[in-house]
Amino acid sequence: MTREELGRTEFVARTWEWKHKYGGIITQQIRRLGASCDWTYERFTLDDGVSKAVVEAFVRLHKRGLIYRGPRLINWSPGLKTAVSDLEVEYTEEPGTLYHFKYMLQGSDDFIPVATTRPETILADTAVAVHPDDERYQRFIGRSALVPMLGRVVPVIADDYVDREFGTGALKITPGHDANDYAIGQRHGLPIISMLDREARVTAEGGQYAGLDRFEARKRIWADIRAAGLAIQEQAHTLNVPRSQRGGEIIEPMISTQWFVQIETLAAKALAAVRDGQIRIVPERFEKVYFNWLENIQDWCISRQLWWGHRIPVWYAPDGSVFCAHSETAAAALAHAHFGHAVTLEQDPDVLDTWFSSGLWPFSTLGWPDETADFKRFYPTSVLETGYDILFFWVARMIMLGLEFTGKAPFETVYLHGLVRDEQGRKMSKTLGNVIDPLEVMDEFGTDALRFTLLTGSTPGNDTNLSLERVRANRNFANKIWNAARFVIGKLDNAATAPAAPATLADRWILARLQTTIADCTRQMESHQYGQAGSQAYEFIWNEYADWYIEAAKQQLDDPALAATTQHTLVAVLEQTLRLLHPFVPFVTEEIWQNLKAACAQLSPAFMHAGAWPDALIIAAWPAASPATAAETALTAADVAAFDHLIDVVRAIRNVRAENKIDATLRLSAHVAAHGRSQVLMSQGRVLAQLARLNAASLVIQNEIQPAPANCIALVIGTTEVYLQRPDIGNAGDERVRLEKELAELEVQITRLDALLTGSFAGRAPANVVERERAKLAEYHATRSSLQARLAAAQ
RNA sequence: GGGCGGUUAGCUCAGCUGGUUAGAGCAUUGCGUUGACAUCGCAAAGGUCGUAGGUUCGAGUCCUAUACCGCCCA
Repeated sequence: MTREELGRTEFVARTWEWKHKYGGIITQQIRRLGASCDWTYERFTLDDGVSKAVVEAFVRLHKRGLIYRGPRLINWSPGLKTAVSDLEVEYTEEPGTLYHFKYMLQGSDDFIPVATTRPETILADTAVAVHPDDERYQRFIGRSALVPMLGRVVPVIADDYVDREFGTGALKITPGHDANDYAIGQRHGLPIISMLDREARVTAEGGQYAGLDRFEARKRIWADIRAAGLAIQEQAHTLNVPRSQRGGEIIEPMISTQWFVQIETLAAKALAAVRDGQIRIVPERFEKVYFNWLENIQDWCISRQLWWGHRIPVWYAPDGSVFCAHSETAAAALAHAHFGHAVTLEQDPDVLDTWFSSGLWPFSTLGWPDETADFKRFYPTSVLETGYDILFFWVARMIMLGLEFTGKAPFETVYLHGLVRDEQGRKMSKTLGNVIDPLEVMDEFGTDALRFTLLTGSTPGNDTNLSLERVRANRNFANKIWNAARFVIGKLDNAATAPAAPATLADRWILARLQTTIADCTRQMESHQYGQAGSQAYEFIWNEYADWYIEAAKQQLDDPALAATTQHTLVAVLEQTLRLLHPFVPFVTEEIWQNLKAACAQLSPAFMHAGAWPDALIIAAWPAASPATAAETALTAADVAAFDHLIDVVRAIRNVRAENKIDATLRLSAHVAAHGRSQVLMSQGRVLAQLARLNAASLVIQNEIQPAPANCIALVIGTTEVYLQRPDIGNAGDERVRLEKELAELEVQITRLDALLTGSFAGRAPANVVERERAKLAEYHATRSSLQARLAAAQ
C-alpha cells in the first residue's frame, strides 16, 4: 500500500498512531540509563508550542526575505518522491562504465569525442564544452553540434572547468541533471531541459524514449548509439554514486521548484559565534570541520514533498499570488486586503525539512516566540552534548537559527561524543545484525556497568567499540564497591561516638590520596575528560581504598584506641568517593550511600555533621578538594611517601614468598632494619605483619640490625632491609641468584643515572627535575650497599 | 582532490600543557577461600609506542615525510 492510496488525512492519522505507540522507546531508554531530566520539559516537534515556533520562524524569515521559492537543481529521491538536502545524500564508489561516443558537428563529418558515465542524460544536453586552451578542439568552439539520436542543435562552448586529462577532454553539458553542468549552464546562459519525471522516468523531452525508466533508458540509448555508429568505446570506471541516506536508492539531481533558506548571512553569524569564542566546540578539532562546512554552504532546501511534518505556512490564490501567514485565516485576510475581495486559497502541499524545526529546539521548547519565564531563565543554555555526526544537520542549524531569532548563541559549549560501534568497530546496522540493544545489556550487566563502560571506554569525539567483556568487568566493579561498602557499614558501631584518636599514618595517607583524587577528577570533569575522571575514581576506590586502606583498617579496628578514628576515616572517604563515582554509576552509589547514611544515623550520630548528609546522593554537592598550607602539603607528601614505602615493603615480601612458594598461611618471623624509617614502620607494625603474613609477636623493627640474622631471606627495599626467617633450611644458592639479579638490575639503573647526571642534563634541565633524579640515584646507591652486604653474607 | 582521526602488551583501549625504567580491563601463567568481595585476592609474564628523519638535556607526547586502516567534505 502506498501513501497515495491512503490519502493524506488517513496517512497522517496512521502515522500519529504509530508515533503514540513507539515514540516513547528512546525516552524509556534514556530513563533506564538514569538520566535525571526534568521530564515535564519533554517535547515532540509536532507539539503545539513547537509548531507555533516553527510557523513563526518561517513567517519571520519570509518577511525578512531570507526564504524564497524557485526552480533549482536539487537532490530528488524518486522512491520517496521528495527533495532531500545535500546532507541527506551519501556518495559511494561503485564500479561503472565510461561511455565514449561521437558528438557530430552540424553540417560536417567532424565530431568531438565525448565521454559520459550517464548516456541517458544525453537527452537533456544543451551544450558540448571543451577547455579554451585545448588545441584538439579549439577549432570547434562556437560551432554547433547535434545531440545524438535526437538531432537537437547545441553549441560548442569553452569553459576552463573542463578537465583536459579526463576522458576525451570534452564534456557534454546537462544543466538539468548535474550540479557542475548546472553551474556551467548558468555561466553560459544555457537552456535547461528536464528529461526525467518525479519517478525518474523519461519525459516527453526524451522523444522516442519517453516513459522509460532511467536505467532502462540508459541501455536503450547506448544500444541505439552503437547501432548508429556513434559509439567509440566503453571503459570500466569507478563512479561516485549519490544515494539516499534513508532508502539507499540512487538520488537524481533534478530541476524542481522548492523553498530555500538564503543561508549566507545566517552562516556568517554562526561562523563568527564560534570564531570569537561565544561558542566553544569540544574537542576543538571539530571547529575546523564546522568552519569548513559553513564557509562552503549552499542555500538550504527546506521543502519536502512528504505528508508528515510541519506544513509550509504559505497559501496560493487562484492567480498564483503568494500569502505567507501564521494561519489560513491570517492568509485569507492578507489575500482579501490584496484583492479587495475574498478568494479561495490553497495551502502549499509541502512540509518542512525536519531539521528546520529541530534547529529551533533550544528556544522553541521554552515557549519562544513568547518571552516566557522559562525562556528567560534557561536560554541561552550552557552545554549541548551530542554526536559529531550531526554537527551540520543539527548543531550548526541551531546556532544559525538561534542567533537569527534570539540574537544569542543557543549554548556556550558543544561537547561532541563519538559513535558507539560494535566490538570490531563496525557501525551497528540491522542488516549486519550486529546491533547491541542497550536494554539487553542493562538487563544482563546492569545500567551502571553500561554507563561506566561507555564513559570510560573512549576519548572525546572518538568512536567507542562497545565490548561486552568490558561491560562485564565494570559490572564486577560495581560489585566491588558494593562489597567494600558492606564491610564499612558492617564495622560501624557506637564506638565511633567516642572522641577520636589522632589519625594514623594509614588514615592520613588515604585522606591525602582522596584529596588528590578529588582534585584530579574535578580538573578532568571541568575539561570534559569524563573517561579519565571515571578511571581515576575507579583506581582510587579499588586499588587504594579497598586494597590498602581497608586492609590496614582491619588492624586498626581491632585496637580500641583507634577504632573510632578508623570508622570515621572509612566513612568519610567512602562517602566522598561515592560522590565522585555517582555520575558514572548512579544506581549502586545511591543505594550504598543511602545505606551508609542510615547506618551512620542509627549507630553513630557523630557522623551526622550538620548538613553533611543531604537527602540523596544525586543532589549532594560534588566534593571540593580542601585547600592546604605549604606546611601541610609537605607533611602530607611525607605521609604519602611513608605509606607508599610500606606498600613497597609488603609487596616485596609477598613477591619473595610467592617465588619461594611459601605457604600463604605460614606466619614468618622477620627482622626489619628500617634505618631512617623505623618510626614509620614501627607504627605500622601490625599492618605490615598482617599484610605480609608475618608473625606479629616476633616481628622486630629497628634502625640497625648488626649482625644480620643468619639463615634468612634478605630483601632490600630502598633503604629498608627485611630478613625473613626461612621456613626450610638450604637453597642458599637460590638466594645468591636472586640477590645478584637484583643487584644487576640496580647497576643498570645506576649506570643510566650516572650518565644522565654527569651529562648536559644536569645543566639544562629544570632544577627540580634534576634534583628528583639525584635523590633517586642516592637511594639506589644505598640499596646497592645493602645488597652487596647481603650478598657477601650469603657466601 | 582537500581535511580529520587511528596505528601503544595476545585482544579492546587510556596516556592531560614533552620530564627520563610505558598503564588499565580482558585473556595467559603460578599460588590462594586470611575476619567485605571467587562478580574475589596475591604474585608473575607480556610492548624497540606503524616506519624514516628532525627539534630538544630529554619524545608515546612536538615538527616533517611516509605506509596502512577508518571517517568527513568535494
